[in-house]
Amino acid sequence: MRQKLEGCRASKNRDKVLQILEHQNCPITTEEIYNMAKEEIPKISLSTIYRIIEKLVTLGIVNKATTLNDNRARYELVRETHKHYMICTKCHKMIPIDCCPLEELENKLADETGFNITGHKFELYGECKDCSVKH
Amino acid sequence: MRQKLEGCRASKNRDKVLQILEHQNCPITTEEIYNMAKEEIPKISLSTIYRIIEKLVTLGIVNKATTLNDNRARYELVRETHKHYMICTKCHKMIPIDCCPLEELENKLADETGFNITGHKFELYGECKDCSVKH
DNA sequence: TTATTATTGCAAATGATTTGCATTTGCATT
DNA sequence: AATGCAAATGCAAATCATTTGCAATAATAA
Repeated sequence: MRQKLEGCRASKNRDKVLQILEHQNCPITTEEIYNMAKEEIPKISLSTIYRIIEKLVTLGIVNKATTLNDNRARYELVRETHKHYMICTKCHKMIPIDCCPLEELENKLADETGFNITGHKFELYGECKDCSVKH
Repeated sequence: MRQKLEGCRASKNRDKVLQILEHQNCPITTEEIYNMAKEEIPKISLSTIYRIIEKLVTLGIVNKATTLNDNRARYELVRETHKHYMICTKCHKMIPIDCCPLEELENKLADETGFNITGHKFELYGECKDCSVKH
């Protein structure tokens, strides 16, 4: 991650965003990042968050996870082992699951179609335990 | 599909939207639907498309596929056998693939986690043949 | 120290989607 | 066929996430 930042200047804001992302186990919105960052850097601006995130995505450090049906993007650090999630359609909670049955399939499909596969998305939707209980 | 529409009134606009969707093999945007519909119903309004789509999604007739990173939703008819797609990150072309390795996995995960799974998303990203050729 | 340019904050712009409201229209009941 | 009611519609305006212009600030190289 560090090495990818070469060419960039030091930035307290960017460090803070990275630190926040490191502590998440699920993707979060720019607004969530903004609110957390503001606690320590009160004058930080939302557009700065967007710009930092954009750069981190470009550098391959952060992953954009546009999936919930609430029209807002969510972001997470790219890690060695990527994760998939179960997403509650009621409360939008994202619950990491630790399997990815797709590696071998990717190769098979790439061979068959000539499509140069660089990534994939796999998500499950439904109701989490909490929301099922609540009726 | 028909049966799900009971309680709704007849609507030329809705019929047209359904007819358009029936002829697609990939999800399309509201704007695309709008442009196609306008050819035969010139005074139809974009917000009507949105409202029709919203209703069809609520009725379970249409599926919202928010996935491309271009910040616009895409819609497709819910069919007996759902599809998955390979999506070109360059030209945004969506190429249907005909396998879905997830059914058994869904059951396994549902058992293990108590999550009531109602759906899933599986998409592959990369470069399609055309875009690979173009350099 | 100075020049260069990335980074930032703020306000305004953008663009997809949603909503308010008055009008039209489908359909059930006279 | 006439009437009433609510769904469906068109249009314009509002909303909301995201992007952008611009001037000010700050990191780094010379």
